[in-house]
Amino acid sequence: MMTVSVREVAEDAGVSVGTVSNVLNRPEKVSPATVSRVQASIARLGFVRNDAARQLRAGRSRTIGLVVLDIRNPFFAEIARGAEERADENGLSVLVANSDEKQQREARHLDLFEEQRVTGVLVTPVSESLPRLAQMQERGTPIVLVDRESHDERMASVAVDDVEGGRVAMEHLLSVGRRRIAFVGGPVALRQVADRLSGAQAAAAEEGAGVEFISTSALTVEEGRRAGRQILARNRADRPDAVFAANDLLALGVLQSLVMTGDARVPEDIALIGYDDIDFAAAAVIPLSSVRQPAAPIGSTAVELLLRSIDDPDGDYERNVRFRPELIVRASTAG
Amino acid sequence: MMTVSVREVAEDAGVSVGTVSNVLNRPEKVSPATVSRVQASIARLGFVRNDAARQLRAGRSRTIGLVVLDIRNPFFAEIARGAEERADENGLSVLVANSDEKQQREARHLDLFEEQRVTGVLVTPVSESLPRLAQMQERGTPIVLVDRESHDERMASVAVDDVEGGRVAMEHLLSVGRRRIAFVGGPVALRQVADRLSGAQAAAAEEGAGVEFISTSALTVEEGRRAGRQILARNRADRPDAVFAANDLLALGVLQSLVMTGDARVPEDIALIGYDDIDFAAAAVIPLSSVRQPAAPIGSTAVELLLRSIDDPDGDYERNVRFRPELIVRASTAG
DNA sequence: CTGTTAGCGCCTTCAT
DNA sequence: ATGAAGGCGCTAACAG
Repeated sequence: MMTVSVREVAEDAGVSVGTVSNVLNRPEKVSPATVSRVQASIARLGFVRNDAARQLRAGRSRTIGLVVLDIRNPFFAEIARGAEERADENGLSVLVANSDEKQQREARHLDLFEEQRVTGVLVTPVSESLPRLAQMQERGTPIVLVDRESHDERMASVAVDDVEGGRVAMEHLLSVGRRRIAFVGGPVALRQVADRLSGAQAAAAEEGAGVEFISTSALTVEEGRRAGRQILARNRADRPDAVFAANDLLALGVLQSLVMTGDARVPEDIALIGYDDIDFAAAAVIPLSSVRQPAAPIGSTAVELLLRSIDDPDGDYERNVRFRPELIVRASTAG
Repeated sequence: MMTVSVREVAEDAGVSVGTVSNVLNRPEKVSPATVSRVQASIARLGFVRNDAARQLRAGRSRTIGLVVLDIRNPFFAEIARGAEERADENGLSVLVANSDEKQQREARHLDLFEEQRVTGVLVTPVSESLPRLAQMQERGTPIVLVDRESHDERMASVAVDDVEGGRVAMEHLLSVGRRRIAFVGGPVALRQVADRLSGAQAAAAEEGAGVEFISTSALTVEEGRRAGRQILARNRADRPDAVFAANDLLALGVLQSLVMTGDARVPEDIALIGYDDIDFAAAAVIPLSSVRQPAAPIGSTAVELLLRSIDDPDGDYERNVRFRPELIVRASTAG
């Protein structure tokens, strides 16, 4: 495989490399006849611009890196969609990398994006990678935290108040008469999990109720099933009468366990609420109550903030956008 | 923001750039004392290797590009997971780009990956982009088709026989006594859709049954809901007694329409089967029958083939891997 | 073991 | 409107 460069194209077309470059980037500066001759050569030789070389000169790529916690979570897929939409309008491409909730993978991907000198990085960090991210930003790669508040005016973020969301979910469970409530989630190192839990605890405390913590190792359907089985393994009397799952994947897993065995009815024996309100929540065996986060807007807003932080680094605008969570009540907590 | 290069690091550490490069790439060739001195400088200055420059020399990046039809489809998310897993073992990163079933977006992403000189591209093409892909491959970017057969010994592919899958689904519907069967899917330009439909039609023909084609503009839950509403808008007598949806997202959408209105029972009035067997299929209101494709293995096998095609371009191994679809029967078609 | 140097392919002045 | 030349940051080959 021959690697065709601008030189070959120039030779083939009988012009100089400068002219080829102009045809590529500013065709209006070149006579039409020359343009078409060069384009013909490009096509004939199958020339493909080398982005590395281009970037090396330009300094930055036309790419936005998005690092998500779990690519299989529809919530993040939807964020990606929102981000793409907005990036596309600006001629930027979004490349998605999956940390799979693993610190090490996240680090690798961040390194990669930084080394690639991407236009910017949108990231839902696994845990306390904030210092590392702050560093990246200082070195020139703008960062926007996604689904995570920054608490630092200098780092942009798009978040939903998870403490509030946890509170809302818990208040709802209390309002339908539940008192022995379990929170299923983890790892708590994930800020989302910690915040939702603490919101829930605060709300429970106000009613004199407690919250049992059932820990999971990841926010997946599989782990939800495990938690469900764990609950079913107990005596009926020891089971919670409601479960608040840290996200919908967990909730759907729990639901599958409970319903499949038929040993506990939802919501009669155990009410269940999730978080995120992914599309599949509404379509579940027992339609799932949830706390909705506006995923697509979160993604597009993140890109928006990124672009602003580049075009107008010192502008006076809100860098920490916060959406409000919204309670969605369905059959899994009805009655 | 100062862009720190190897030169600065070299100066700071009092060594030459060659030594810095060696510390970076072959530390064993450098004395321990020098290594740690250089590393200290790297840390102090916040040096980040410029991947563009590195690639410019190396020729290729350590990245695999994955272009999926729909990032919100858990089937593709799972493929991405499988691919990552395998890539990770080889020190490669998978970057996911979403074509959203749009020809133009796909083209943009393919261009980007080619310009970036990625190690290779895994792609589920929107439609007949095969010539374009063949070209890419000839120019030196290895391609592996995903969820799509190549029919060309020179281009690798990992696919599941969709004609067979369509047949299997249809035979199942026939076997539970259905005769007025509708296929919900589209656009037919998607090979997956066309193949599943033709398999279904063939199986139906053998039983003297026909297949009504209800077309959708995309393989999404939303479009499925639309198709469901369309079915409900008819007189009961004109409705099909079974629906085969081209994928699970559509099927879940159809299911939501049917169940939410309560105007048609599943499976009594209308049996329903989907395709892919995503995790959420089993958790649906009425657990969804489906045709399973082994998503994660498809992804990891694709990476596997890619690596082989690079390490052993002329080796004698099967470049067109084909998995078998597997019928999964659940309540949505039971009885 | 360390230093020097020649490009990788492109873009962008600066001349012509 | 076109051409010539320097350099982006890095690595590998070669010298020392």
